[in-house]
Amino acid sequence: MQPEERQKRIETYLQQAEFASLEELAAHLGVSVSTVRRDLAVLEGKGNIRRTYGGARLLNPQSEEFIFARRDTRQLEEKEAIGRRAAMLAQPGQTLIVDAGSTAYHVARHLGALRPQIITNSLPVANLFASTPAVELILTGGVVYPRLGVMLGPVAVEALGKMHAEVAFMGAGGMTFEGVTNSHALLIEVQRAMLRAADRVVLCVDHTKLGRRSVAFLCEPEKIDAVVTDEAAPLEVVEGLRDRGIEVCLAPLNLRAPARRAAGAGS
Amino acid sequence: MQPEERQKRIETYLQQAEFASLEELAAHLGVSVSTVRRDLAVLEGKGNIRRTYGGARLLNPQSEEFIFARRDTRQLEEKEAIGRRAAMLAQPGQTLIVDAGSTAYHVARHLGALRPQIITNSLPVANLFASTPAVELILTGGVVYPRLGVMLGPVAVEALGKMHAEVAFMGAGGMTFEGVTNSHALLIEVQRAMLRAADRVVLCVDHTKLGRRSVAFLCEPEKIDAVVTDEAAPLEVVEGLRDRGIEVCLAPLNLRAPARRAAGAGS
DNA sequence: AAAGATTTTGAAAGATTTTGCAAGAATTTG
DNA sequence: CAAATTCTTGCAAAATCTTTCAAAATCTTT
Repeated sequence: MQPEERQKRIETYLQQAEFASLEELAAHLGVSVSTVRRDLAVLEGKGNIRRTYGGARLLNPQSEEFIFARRDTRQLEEKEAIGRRAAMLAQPGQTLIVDAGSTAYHVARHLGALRPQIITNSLPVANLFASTPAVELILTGGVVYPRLGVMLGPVAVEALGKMHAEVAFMGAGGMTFEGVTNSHALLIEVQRAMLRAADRVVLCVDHTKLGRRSVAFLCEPEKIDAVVTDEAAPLEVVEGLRDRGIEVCLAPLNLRAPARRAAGAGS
Repeated sequence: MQPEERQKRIETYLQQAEFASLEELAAHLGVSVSTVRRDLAVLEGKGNIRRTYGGARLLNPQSEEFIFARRDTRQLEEKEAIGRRAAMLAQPGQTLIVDAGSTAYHVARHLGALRPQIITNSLPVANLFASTPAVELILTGGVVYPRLGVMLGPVAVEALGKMHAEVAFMGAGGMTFEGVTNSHALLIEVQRAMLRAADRVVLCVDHTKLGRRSVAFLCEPEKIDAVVTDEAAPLEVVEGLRDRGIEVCLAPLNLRAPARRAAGAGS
């Protein structure tokens, strides 16, 4: 095998494994440890990889995407269903705000076909559309909160202050009859700006968030125009919200086999 | 079979395989290894293919996210070297602006160790640091230009107007003694905002940009504090810039030794 | 169409690079 | 501090590259 091909394969392997020992790589590639050592020296020189004692590590892990995109599989099916349902509330060609957070991300995944204009403070959502010319993508800017890829702070707030959208798809840490709450004050600031910028606010929360309260207060329930949640939502909450004039959509959960596939090892 | 047909077939084959050994190609085409070698030399000269030890590799892998990451493989080594050199002009912990574009991207790749605060309008740069808590990342926001992942427009300009940085690492489409130029008016607006926001401006351009002019005028050469380019830069340009008080850094190209060729081997 | 000139092809010899191994230096761990 | 592991360096063998040359193929000229 050729040196460059081998090096490429090492990179590919590391993108899956994050760490790898020398012997692991040598066995995977069918060459000696010395050769792997030399290849790693080259790759480190190019800056993609960091050698560690006994192995190597990926330096700019492209695969270690944002936390929720990979790791936060909690209520994944619910969020997927909610995303699909919520996207139906938007019309083709509209200007839409998409909040940061995993639930709103799943909404975004279903918006592409509408050829919308999308305003977001979420880096994962941005990456979703960055290569899609059919979607006009506008970012709020701001300080990026490391692992979540959320843009926060005054830059984001001021940018949203000058924008206007027809619908905002928002997430939250919790919702009760007393109000909508979230986990961080900086998030709240940006979300308030989103509320002001949008004609219509759609809150997307899975059923575990209903009846729960998070640390920081965002707004009264009346500020929300529609709530999209999943079928497992407690009935009294759903009816209570409807009594307050809030439209509630229950996303159907098709309870088929969970189809959780095991992580495939390298070939 | 005709030579050109053979070469075309080699390209086709490589587009499927990405890598191929000499013997693999020789067998596939039904010719000797020597002939394949010669064909690869021609194809490499045309710039579509890269010869490796034992075979050849496709130069434009289609797996990359943003366009510059694949299109600009031509001056890739230069840009890599420039990036490494330019990063030395920053001090640990400083606030740095990183422009969009491939050259500035390569600078960014070398900035992580400085634990800097990074301001950028480039989505690829943002992704580079989004998962790195050691780097404080600030995005300008703005309309995202589809394939390049650049944030543009008034949102970006206004955000930069309220920021301040110690060093700005900028790219450009061309630079002459008359001024720095770039390819698009919207880019220029944002770059002007960067110039205003930074104490010190470092222009990172490979040697093909020196002496070339692009469509839109950005600024006079005097606005630039330092130029980082590669060793292949024309001497008279380098000296002309230095005469104007601009610091010029030449990044060393550690290309493989040109393998002292006897006369007559030119292609 | 035939003879000569030019180009292309395939193969071999020498130079260069890469690979795997081993010994000594450096680092980590208990 | 000592043992174990890992890293670096130097070297010979193997593989690959470049150069060179003669035969085959193609083109040009008459």
